[in-house]
Amino acid sequence: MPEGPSIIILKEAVSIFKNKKVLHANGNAKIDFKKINNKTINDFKSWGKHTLICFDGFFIRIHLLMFGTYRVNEKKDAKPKLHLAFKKGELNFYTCSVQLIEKNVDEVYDWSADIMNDKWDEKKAVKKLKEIPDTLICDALLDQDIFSGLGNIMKNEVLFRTRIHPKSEVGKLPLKKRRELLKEVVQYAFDFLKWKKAGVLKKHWLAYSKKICPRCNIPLQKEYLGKGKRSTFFCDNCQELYGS
DNA sequence: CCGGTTGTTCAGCG
DNA sequence: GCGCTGAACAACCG
Repeated sequence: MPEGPSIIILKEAVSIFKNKKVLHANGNAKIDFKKINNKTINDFKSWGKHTLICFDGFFIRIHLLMFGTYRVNEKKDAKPKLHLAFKKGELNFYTCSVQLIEKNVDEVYDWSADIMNDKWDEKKAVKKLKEIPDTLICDALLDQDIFSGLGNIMKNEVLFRTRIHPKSEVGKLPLKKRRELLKEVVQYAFDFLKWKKAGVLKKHWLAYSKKICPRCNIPLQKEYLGKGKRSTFFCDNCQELYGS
């Protein structure tokens, strides 16, 4: 379900409840639901993979993690983590992390780190990358403080498209290549969004979950790389290794 | 039916 | 107290 683009789709789907009052809130989440009852939703925002339901003086943070789902004006069989009832309609979130944070979102989030936000700042990302020259690029891309919203699918696709080997070291990328990668991160995020909306995301995958390199027709490698040992698909022939 | 996973947090250890 | 590692959690797909 959830890389940044999927959360943009979520945000758009739930926006029908913007400026609507929550008549009743409940669920399995360990939060004080009374704080939400009879409060009006000012806005829905997102920061990377975080969905933010904004009220006066506080907000709800929802993270779908790996298996989270949601329903608008529908229920699933399972009891929701968070259920919001409105005068007309309802919103349900399942198998997700739910937190109530008594701050304004602007106090908490650096919007310039979100690859899909209007405030995304490539220069700040470059600065952060310069601080971690020894990190593998496959790990750096998944760092949510640098590339908020970027997930494992996007990691694989962006590296394949820019022909950068996942085991390359951040500090060894030539400037031109680093710039190309940063552009592709944003480009691919919006391609992902467009394709996901059209229901054609998977057929655009070039490397992720693939067995054969679409460029050279030789078998792709699959290894569990990086700190999180995340599945990584790459072509030893056409993705260049920078560094050792 | 089993294996795999679009993610994160936290306990435990050195 | 730090950083690192692996476990734990979860539901659905093929």
